Amino acid sequence: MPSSATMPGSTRLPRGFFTRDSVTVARALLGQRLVRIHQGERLAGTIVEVEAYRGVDDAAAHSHRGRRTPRNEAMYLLGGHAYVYFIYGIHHCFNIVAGGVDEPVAVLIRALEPVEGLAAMRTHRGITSATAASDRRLCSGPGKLCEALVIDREMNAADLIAGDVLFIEQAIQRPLPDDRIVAGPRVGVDYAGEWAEKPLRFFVRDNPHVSRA
DNA sequence: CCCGTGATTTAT
DNA sequence: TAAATCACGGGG
Repeated sequence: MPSSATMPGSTRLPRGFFTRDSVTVARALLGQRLVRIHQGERLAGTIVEVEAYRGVDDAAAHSHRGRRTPRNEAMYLLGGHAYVYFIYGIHHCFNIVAGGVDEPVAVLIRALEPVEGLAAMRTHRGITSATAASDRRLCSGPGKLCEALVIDREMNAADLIAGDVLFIEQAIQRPLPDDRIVAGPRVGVDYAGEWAEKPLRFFVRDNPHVSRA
């Protein structure tokens, strides 16, 4: 009999999915389902927007030039772990580590299309209305989705393959075709010189749940 | 457009 | 020990 963490017919993405380069993992994550088990309930959404961070060469990455501090230590774990940090005094950001051990690359999850547990998500976000328009804003940003799914620093370094509270389920069998993915510059990294302009942000074309068009 | 917010990092 | 910085979001 299935536990609350496992739906009939669902498959969790395996380790090998994540131990690839961060751009490949980022694109392959679009269309897959992020699941958070909170107080026995499934809070889940389809991943519709991501950003790849490319490690020591990437001026926008926390691991730029091999920086390794208590905050970003989780980036150095094996692919398939969580890297969660606190930013701007208010928000959390959830990343999925890619690559191998000591290869500090990651994918920032920027937006979800909510599919399960919407009532709880609205409560967590302090949103009372349940219109299509307001549900579009439920998880349309890295800080918003962390608030909706109750992802905070307790989740930092969590193993998304072995853990029971946070994981990725396979919702589609193959990566979305290129013509359904839009690539562009990453958000909020203007300080990173030429790296700020590289097309390392990816989102599902015409999906209304992305953080911005 | 502007600005709160506080942990983390970096500079003295 | 102090200052600067910041993978954001909400309100004009």
